[in-house]
Amino acid sequence: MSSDVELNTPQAEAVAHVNGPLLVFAGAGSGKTRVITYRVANLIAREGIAPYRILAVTFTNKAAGEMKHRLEGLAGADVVRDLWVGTFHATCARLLRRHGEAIGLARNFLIYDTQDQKAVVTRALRELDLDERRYPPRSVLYQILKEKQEGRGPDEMTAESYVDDAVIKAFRRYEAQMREANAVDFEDLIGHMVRLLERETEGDAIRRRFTHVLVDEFQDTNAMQYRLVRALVRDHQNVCVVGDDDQSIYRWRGADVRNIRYFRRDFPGATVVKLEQNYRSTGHIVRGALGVIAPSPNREPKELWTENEDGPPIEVLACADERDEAAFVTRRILDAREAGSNLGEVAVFYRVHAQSRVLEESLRAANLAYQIVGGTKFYERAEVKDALAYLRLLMNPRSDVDMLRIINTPARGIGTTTIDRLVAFAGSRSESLNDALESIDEARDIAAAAQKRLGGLRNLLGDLRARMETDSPSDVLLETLERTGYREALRADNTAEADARLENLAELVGTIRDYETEAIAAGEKPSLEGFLERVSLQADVDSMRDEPRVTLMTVHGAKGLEFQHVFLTGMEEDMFPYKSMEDRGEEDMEEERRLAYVAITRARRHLLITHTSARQIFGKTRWGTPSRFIGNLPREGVVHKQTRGVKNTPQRFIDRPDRDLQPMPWSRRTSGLAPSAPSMPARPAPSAPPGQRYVDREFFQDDHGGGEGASGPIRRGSRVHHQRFGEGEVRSVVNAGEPAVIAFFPGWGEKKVLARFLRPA
DNA sequence: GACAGAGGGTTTTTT
DNA sequence: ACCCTCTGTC
Repeated sequence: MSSDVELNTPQAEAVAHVNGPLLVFAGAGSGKTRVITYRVANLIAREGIAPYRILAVTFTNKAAGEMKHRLEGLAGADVVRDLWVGTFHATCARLLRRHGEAIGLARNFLIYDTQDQKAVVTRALRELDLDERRYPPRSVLYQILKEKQEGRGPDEMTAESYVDDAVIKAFRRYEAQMREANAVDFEDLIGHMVRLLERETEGDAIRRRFTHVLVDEFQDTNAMQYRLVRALVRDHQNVCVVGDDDQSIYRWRGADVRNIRYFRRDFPGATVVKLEQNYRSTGHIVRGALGVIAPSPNREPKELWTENEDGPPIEVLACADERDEAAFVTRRILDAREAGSNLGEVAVFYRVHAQSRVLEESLRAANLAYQIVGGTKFYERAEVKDALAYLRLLMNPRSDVDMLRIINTPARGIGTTTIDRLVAFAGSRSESLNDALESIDEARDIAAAAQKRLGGLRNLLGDLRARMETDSPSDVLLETLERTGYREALRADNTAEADARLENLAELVGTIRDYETEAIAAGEKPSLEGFLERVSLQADVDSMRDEPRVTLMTVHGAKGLEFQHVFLTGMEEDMFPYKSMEDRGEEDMEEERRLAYVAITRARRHLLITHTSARQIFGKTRWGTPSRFIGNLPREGVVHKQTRGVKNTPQRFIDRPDRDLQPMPWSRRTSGLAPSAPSMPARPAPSAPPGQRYVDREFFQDDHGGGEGASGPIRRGSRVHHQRFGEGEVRSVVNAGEPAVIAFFPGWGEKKVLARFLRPA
């Protein structure tokens, strides 16, 4: 990064821009955060814009926190306090608490997380008597959320949406139950906000409040978020969006990269700035990344460059299997530590979590401190959810999901029969479970003993609710844990797991205390509402690390981070790009490519990419060939090697290793100018037709496995044999620049394959 | 109501 | 291979 006061020309242009739409393409490592913070500081200091009139929106709390932190250094803490910096969801929640009543949203609404949402769907499906096997709650919820992300309700389905009436019914019930519970999901936060903005009075009030709006990671916005931004800046168009279409990796959760690509169309006259100078990585890494992203179609034209030195070459390492891979990654980390590297500067990436275990075992065996990013989040743990369910129920008695969660937790003799009857009783009176509890003596279907136990719960909740008026939030939680017997039940359990749960609860109490301290410092009265809001919109608590550790994470988790040493593992076809059960389209493939680009651009200086010949995953062996993305790396600045464990290279090529590593035969003689593996096709020209890439892929896989040219005539109906797919039948003969066929292979389906990789069966 | 065993499903993650 | 969920038994 250049020194702290200097900005390069495009950076300076983005910073100095004040009014009208501004689109900033921020390449990886191009000093984006710096530009954003300088720009906000400039608006305040030079242009005299009041901080409370500036809204900066991010996607994660972490990004919002970082932005605030950086701004504090630039503009001072009192300025930052007045700025609106937050995630889409947090910002909407904040505004909806103030103005939501206009659209029928009570002030104390709860935000249901994915688990809660699933519980609502499950209940809806049961009430509709729908088979959970045919309609898995998970999948129904997914379909519902997809619709909501596009801004559609159950009565606004499009023709292309599902034909399934049952899902629509479930959707309708889901929405009704959310409304009855005074709860919203994450999509509602955005959707309600858009609806509010569409109302004259309230909408104008909010619009007038913010004169300058900034959106970070704009390529991650979904349809509704984009609509929200447009509605918000409708009158003044003072909107600055920052992002990188090459780093769009969240299509599968609704993000639409076209939002950034078409911004210019929707905001005519927008100023466009491209930040292309990379300050993070070595020349070899920047050019390696460029090689991988270049074949991506429809990119906004731009080219990352750097003045940094070339640095060491990128290494591509062929390994025998995942254990071999883990062993070499571990060895290299030990070497790096030996050479003085800080373990906090080392990261190991993989495509899917399932790859982490072997790496973890290897690191543990070598006594290397590591941390795994991902996995079960603090706020998703059962005991934390239970405790929070009590608190949420105290605050919003109508929240049935929370009532059902704690009604018999800890066990208090309220079994499924009683619960079913209570639910039916509440349903017959069209009221919430809590209301039903209030008049439980009138429930004729419920046995006297059960009524008594339910009455006990009602009284308990009443007592705790009264506490809420007088006690601090943390005291309410402690009181709840004691009075409900939750803590006692765990103490009695006396297992290591119960101990861990108790610790988590203690941690939760600590989190509330932190919140209380912060609230008081900010001049606010700590409240249960305030705390619960924070929790709902935060996925995890930041864990402070005392000791530097190696970081293990998925490539998705790595976005936005950078490391001196990056190990990118599992770069095989079907692992990365990942091959899922369902067939994936060209767009999914392009997202995989962008994901690979993201991975590479995380590295500052050292990048080691590994692939294996065989890998155990999900209980099966996958035979791997190097990822097509490896084939897209430039020849220069990349060296290919293999471990001694790799068997498929003839022995004569294996030279004396410097210890464990072999240079690949084709890169032995030369260093920098070594051609990449002969199995790797030259990078396809960006203009290559889509079909060409597909053929490349086949070429790639087969040649590596030592495929043979075909002999004899191949025509429709011919039986052919393919190295990878086995025996199949030719369905049609096509031209892909050279003879190719579409053939059906049992277990693989129809594949397009070059004829020279087939032999007659 | 606790627990064992079967069964199903497995990319990626935030809010 | 592994993990979560559901179901049936005691």
